[in-house]
Amino acid sequence: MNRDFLDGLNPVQRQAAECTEGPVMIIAGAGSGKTRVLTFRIANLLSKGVDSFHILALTFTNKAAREMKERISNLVPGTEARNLWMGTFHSVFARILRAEAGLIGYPSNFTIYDTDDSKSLIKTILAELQLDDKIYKPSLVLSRISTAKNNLISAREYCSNPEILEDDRKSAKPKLGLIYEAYDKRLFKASAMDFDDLLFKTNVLLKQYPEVLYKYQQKFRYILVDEYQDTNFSQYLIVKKLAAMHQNICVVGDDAQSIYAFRGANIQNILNFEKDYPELKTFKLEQNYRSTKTIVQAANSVIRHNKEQLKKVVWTENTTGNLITVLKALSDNEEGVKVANAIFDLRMQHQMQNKDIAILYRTNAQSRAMEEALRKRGIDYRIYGGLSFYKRKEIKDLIAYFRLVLNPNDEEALKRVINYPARGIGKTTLEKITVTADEQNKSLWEVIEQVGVSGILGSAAAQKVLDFVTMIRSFRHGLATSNAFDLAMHIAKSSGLLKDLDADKTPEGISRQENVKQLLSGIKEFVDTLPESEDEVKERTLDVYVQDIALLTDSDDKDDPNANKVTLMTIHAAKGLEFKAVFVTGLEENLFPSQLSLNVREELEEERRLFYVALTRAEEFLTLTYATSRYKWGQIDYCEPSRFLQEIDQSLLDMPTENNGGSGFFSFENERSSFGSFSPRKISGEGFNPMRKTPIPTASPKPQGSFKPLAKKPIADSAGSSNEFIPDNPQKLKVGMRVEHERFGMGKVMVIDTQSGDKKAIVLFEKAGQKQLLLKFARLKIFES
DNA sequence: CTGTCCTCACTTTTT
DNA sequence: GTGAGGACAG
Repeated sequence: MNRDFLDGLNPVQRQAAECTEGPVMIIAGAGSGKTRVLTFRIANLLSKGVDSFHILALTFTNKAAREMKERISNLVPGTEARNLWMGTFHSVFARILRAEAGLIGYPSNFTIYDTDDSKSLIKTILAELQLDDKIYKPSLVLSRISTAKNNLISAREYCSNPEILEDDRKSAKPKLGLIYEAYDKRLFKASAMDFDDLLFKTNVLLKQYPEVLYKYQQKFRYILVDEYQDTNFSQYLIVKKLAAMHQNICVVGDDAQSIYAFRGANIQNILNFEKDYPELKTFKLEQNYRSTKTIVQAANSVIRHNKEQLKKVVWTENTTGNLITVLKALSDNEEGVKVANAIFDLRMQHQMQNKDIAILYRTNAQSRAMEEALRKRGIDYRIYGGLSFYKRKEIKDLIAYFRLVLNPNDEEALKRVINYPARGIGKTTLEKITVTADEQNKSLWEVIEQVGVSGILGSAAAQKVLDFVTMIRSFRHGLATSNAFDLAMHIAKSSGLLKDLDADKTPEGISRQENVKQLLSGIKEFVDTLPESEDEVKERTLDVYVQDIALLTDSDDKDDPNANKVTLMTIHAAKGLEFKAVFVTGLEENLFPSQLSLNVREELEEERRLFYVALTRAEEFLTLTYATSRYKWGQIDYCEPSRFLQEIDQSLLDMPTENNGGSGFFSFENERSSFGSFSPRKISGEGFNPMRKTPIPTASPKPQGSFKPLAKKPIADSAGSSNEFIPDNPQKLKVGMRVEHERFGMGKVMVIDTQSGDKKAIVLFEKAGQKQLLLKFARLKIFES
């Protein structure tokens, strides 16, 4: 078959694409054509005659998988690229688990709980165990359980591990193990799995059933993993096991772009790869094809501040391009206005279109001010993330009906709809049902099915419950007789959900109706589309539609790719994407880097990698913005520019010239957090180190006690700021001196503290009162001794 | 049992 | 500023 398409690669890329046998690791710098190599590699396999059923490719999003499939079938027409096993870890292994579910005691139509379902279940359990949800915050409990699962620690192992128990006792949460156990039991009883279970149970399956492992080892003769730096231990082990037979394993990653450690991703997986496969061939893709020299250099100058990284030099032959613009605003709203204006200019002066432009931010909450400014300017935009479509209440309600119909044991779905729309089944009734279920070790559904004979409810309440049971059963009947759309529509109508929404004529109510209509027409579309691949020749029934809906995210919506709109998203969501012009907004201390990351070097380094990812999304124009004040929780919060701004090679920046009040850029003050903020993290966060349990040797660096001093570059005085404001050497500062601070004005040094590495002073200012300052940031000017 | 009003916690990032 | 959940009256 024709393999001329490989000519489109540079020599290293081509080697990486052609070296198809044996273990391969591709370290790919930002913009170095990583996806291209993966695509060509798979296309190459197909053109060599490898059957598409034998290839497994794990991507980070479903969207990435879809796009890659498309490109592959363009490169090698005629081959069944559609039959490739390609998707996220979660969706691929959900599929395998459904096929093998019986072996681990699950029905194949098990429900996948999303984060909301999991939290709600945890709340229920807390109430039953009479534990305080202020101490055992559901989100914290869930993340603890999630960490355990991602490190393959079962509830039983959790409860019998003395170190973990000791950690939990120390952090005054001794019941965590108990909650974990109850949670897992309830999931099982509901025939449900949470996100982490999809990986955990896959591991269980492959471990307990060697013949199943063998089957999939034989099937997947070629395995490829994208974004390998963001895999966790559980994922690592699945891949390792599956690849053990043929050893045709290719992982692609960039340690500099690892941004998911917070959910268990482990850079060690890259480093360990060499140990696992001594035969490994490594390819480094270092030439960047995406961005201008300026942008590449800026990104390099930032990432250099990280201690932990693989050696890699990203370079480019692209033009130098424009300087990176830095915009300062006085408020978050003004930041939005400035960005909107700049977008307007880009379109006017550089013939940019909306779709060439992205606005990136650290937290979803920041989108609000941006949206408002764009709307006022009449600039079309599309927001990704935030409140995902599938997370809206009305959507979840309808889907809960679907879920319950497919899997009546689904406890969260049942609780959600048993009294919505209101049908007189209230708290007390539900309480009785729950208690009975617990006593008899049954699911809620099993209890309500027998409510007529068990006599646990009064006759009026029992009748209402039985009516509900009858209704769900009749829906269930439709599963075999109707297609997905007809049944969905029938459910929406007969349940009374549509009527209930229809009664609400407020603008919000109307928008809810429209969302539900949109969901229904999505199902219609699903019914009308032909099956995409041979092993997908299943019926277009509702169960097929609903099964993996929890795994869908906003960016998986395949809506109007041609729409000419500015993209708004978090930096996390922007991973893997590129735009001609990028705005990175909210570059302020405590926001980016996040306040929560400041105390631990590893976490700060992750923030820095995130910044690196943000910068490298840009092809031609890059603009960095920050505001000096911002609304947080409805209150104004004053902010300092992010340290990341200082870390960029200053000669690459086009600094603000007006409105800048001298070099306010580098003044720094530690108003609210006082000295404590630079001390090492509290014990509670550090103790639980699940990696101890794992067979993988890890260097597991502890959070460091002393903080790495920030790079101190003299200011590139491009802003023409006042010459008088040269920082005095902090060493000269003594108690009693009169000093001037850029923002606080004149003051007197009261105390100097040299104890904790970072030299600090307490200064009593005439106007601003007493402040604690870190001298290396404060730039105090000495007036008289 | 239902609906409304009030309080409070909330912001990292996502499959 | 907002959304979820609790308290209370009908």
